[in-house]
Amino acid sequence: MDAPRFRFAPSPTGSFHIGGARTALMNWALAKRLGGTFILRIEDTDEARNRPEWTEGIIEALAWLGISSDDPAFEGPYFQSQYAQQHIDAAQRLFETGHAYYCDLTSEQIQDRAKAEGSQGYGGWSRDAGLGPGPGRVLRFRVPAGTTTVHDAVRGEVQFDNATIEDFVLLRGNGSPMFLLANVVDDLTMRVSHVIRAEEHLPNTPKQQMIWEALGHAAPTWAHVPVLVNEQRKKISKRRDKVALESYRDEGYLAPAMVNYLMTLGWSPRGGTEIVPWQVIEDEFRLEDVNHSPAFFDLKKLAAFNGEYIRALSPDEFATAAEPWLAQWRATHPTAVWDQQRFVAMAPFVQPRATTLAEAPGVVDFLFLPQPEFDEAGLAKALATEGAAALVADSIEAFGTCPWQADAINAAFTAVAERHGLKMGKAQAPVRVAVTGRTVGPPLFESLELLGRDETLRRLRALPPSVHVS
RNA sequence: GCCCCCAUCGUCUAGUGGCCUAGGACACCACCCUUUCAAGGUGGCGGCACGGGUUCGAAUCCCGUUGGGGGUGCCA
Repeated sequence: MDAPRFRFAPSPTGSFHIGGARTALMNWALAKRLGGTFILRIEDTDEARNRPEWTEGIIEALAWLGISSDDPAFEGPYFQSQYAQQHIDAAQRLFETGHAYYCDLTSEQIQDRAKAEGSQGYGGWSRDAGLGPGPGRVLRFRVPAGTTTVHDAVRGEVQFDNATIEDFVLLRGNGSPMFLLANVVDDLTMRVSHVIRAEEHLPNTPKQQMIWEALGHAAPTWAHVPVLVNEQRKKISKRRDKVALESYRDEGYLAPAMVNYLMTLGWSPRGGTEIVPWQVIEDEFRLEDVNHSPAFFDLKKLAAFNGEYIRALSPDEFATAAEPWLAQWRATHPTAVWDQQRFVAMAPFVQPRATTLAEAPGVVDFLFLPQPEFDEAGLAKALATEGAAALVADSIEAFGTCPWQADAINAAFTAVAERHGLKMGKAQAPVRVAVTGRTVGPPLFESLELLGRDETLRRLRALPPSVHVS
């Protein structure tokens, strides 16, 4: 048995579909585990050919998912358009062997005729006309009588009555090959052994299989995995849903989290947990274990996965992963003074509070800004509390002398709170707003330690005059 | 219209005739922890679409119904 050859054949559209990402991942997992090959074939159109960046985008997206073109298991990219002549040659062979015939009926004529017969679609009217090639004539496949059985690795045997399949077009009136034909011919010339794709392609599988057989080859192993759907249970589409993998990447979802989540849609690893490293997926993924029903792409669950992956990062890894968003934040906050060490020190407190990397800067911005960005409503509320001004004043005094270390600051402030007869939760509110600008955020005393005594005092002192304390 | 696929908690799934008074995860709720918010811990809510078979026994097999989805181009 030769090593299996899997093919992933996206058509470039300017963005990479998450559904495509999932099938790519499945192909990749199998290719890696079985020592086979992952073939990237770009189903390029005229438009795509003029936009090489679209193809680059696909390769980038795959690389982000961990499907690297540098990996020995990776082959391609190939471009369908380069094989046009072979598609035409194959069509010619099909014609010569009687598997296909020319038809000179126009779409309108076909419609009229079907209407007259009270039927639908093309009725094979030119089958025995004995026509040769000519301008305006299409080449149609002569669908044989009988049934076509598709052996699907996910669904088992699926039978199609050939009588329900009309003689479909192989070559257009202008001689150019149809996608269906091109696809089969490419799979054949690339010696593809497994075709794993979304379920929406199942209905045209018998057509492809018939072409394989007419060309003298046994069909590959088919596998149709369930589609991804939205809340309305409709196939997720570019029009209605957020399907671009890039948008998730840009929002700060980690690639391993995305990969892991995508793979749990329609499949699950053995053992108790579904959060598993890629290696486990590669070792355990089996087509036979894939579910048959559509899966809802649940953003909330994706977020939960992402949170887990973020928390699992070391502080340094987190800082590195978040860097693009931190850089962006710096660019939009020119007055900020960045301190990488301070950010890394803060990381353990921001990681449990961020579901995406994009949220990271917002949690710690006060550490780097010359002035915190105040949440006005929260500020007003915290300071409106009975005795807030006095508490802040006492805090300033206590913070001026206590050792500048989280525990000590905590102790000092606890004493102040007690003197005011306040619980920690209440007491810290004015200080938190004064220093961080918000009523919620990372642990206060650790934040103060990192901010520094001078800056903490400065912000506390700056507070009363700048606000109207009632 | 015709063809095809699908059907376990709200969602993603485990389950391949007895281990199922159906397990886990996300979400939700409660409690605990706690300097806020998170995170974490504990617990709770909640499901085999329906009807017939087959069988000693069915979430698991068969048939039907209903309900969803997909396909059906001289698109890719």
